[in-house]
Amino acid sequence: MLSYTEENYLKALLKLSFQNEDKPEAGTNEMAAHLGVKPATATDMLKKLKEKELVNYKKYGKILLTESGKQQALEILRKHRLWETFLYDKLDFSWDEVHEVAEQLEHIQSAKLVDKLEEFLGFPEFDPHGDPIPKANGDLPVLEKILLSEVKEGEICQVVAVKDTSTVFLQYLEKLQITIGTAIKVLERIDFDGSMSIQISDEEARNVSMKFAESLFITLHHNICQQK
Amino acid sequence: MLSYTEENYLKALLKLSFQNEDKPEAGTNEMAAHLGVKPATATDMLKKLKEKELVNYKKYGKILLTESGKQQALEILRKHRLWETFLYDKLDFSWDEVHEVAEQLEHIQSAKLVDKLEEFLGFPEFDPHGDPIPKANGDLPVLEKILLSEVKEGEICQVVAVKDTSTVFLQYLEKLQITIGTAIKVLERIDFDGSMSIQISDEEARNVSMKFAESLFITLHHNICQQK
DNA sequence: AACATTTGTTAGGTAAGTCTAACTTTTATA
DNA sequence: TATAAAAGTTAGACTTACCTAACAAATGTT
Ligand SMILES: [Mn+2]
Ligand SMILES: [Mn+2]
Ligand SMILES: [Mn+2]
Ligand SMILES: [Mn+2]
Repeated sequence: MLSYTEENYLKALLKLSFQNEDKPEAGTNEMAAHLGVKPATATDMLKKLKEKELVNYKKYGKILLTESGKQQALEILRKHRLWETFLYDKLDFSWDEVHEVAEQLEHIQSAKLVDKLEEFLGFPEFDPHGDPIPKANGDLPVLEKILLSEVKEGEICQVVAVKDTSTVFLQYLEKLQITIGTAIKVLERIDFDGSMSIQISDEEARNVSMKFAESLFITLHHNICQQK
Repeated sequence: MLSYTEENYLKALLKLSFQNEDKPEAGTNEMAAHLGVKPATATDMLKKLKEKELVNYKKYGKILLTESGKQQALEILRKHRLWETFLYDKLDFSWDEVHEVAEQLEHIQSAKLVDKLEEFLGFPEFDPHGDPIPKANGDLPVLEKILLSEVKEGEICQVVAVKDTSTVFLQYLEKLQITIGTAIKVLERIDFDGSMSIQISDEEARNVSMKFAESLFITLHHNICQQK
């Protein structure tokens, strides 16, 4: 049985491995930063996780999840995203409130609870942020998504996920009335600074920065599973 | 903010204070036994809780919750019983499975979560064991209940709660098909050993021991809030 | 190749929560 | 009331997860 803290390290490593798409590995400092601890602390924990054969790691080398570590990390991510869906769908939490509470709920130990919760929610495939919810066997539903910044002029797309999950960004989205499923039409791309003029739903045109366009995942196919 | 462990000590003290009805106080050994730790450990924690003014305690003396400690303990009990109700009502957990998971869920920190959960469950007053769920302000719903052993011959009563919450007892109840709300008629009381002959719902007569009759709370009025 | 910067490790220390073993105080009983 | 038993405390030690400060290895830059 893993401790609360060990679980957080595994989940951090899984998330970093998603980010560094090419090579699913991470460094000590990167891990530490992600978890809000000092590098020395991460080194200690990594040695412990290596002992338990949850990560592959040697001194001064890169860190990689073992198969066992990956499965456990996926299970935690599964719980996190199911709980986020519960809070959003059933308890009327808003988009930017669910994460903090799910960070706690993801550590509840009960296989039955997770499976019953999934059933109660109707076997959702994506969480309120549009991220895929791992299945009980570890499979990840996939959704073809690209960044808003990659969309050509004149095309219409639909928001499926956020790349940046910071509260400031989520609140900015709320202000813009952008949520999972919102339709966006790219009116004009400004080469000068990477910004673009977009139309949100049926509202008036609006300019967004390159940073913004690179923080939002969309799909060109209108086939996503609406969250609400 | 209290730690997971501190919360468990406060809740234990509240439970013991319910048990020792006359004087709502407890001893160090009693606390330790209830929490599954050694008395020395309890002494340490009690000193810490005293520092935080959550308990009244002095060396070799009895332990009592302060008003602040009691409020916090009630809040934890509230969460525990709401979660038990959620697991039972919404996720089809059985009577004897809910407690273990609620022990973990009761420590989730989010005022909004508790209140939304209560609303989602329809403001239940009693948990699946028939125990009252503290309101947000700390008030406890009351239900006039007596032990099955106190019921006179010929009277019909209705199960409202269990005094013994051990798994063996709960499973025995399940076998007898006794649940919250089950009607029981006392057919005969045997003075010799305190056992009694009872009729459960509309089934055939059955003998139960004094120990059994003293472990089950019932109400003579048929006005309880059915759990399911 | 030499040096500077970044990255990662080690050593030593702290706080929370637990333990055992030895001790003290209170309570019960002969 | 003297003594035995029960209840409670203290001292010292362990584990987990964290820190700072000093050090070592790897990497990047002239
Ligand atoms: Mn999240
Ligand atoms: Mn999410
Ligand atoms: Mn319970
Ligand atoms: Mn209960």
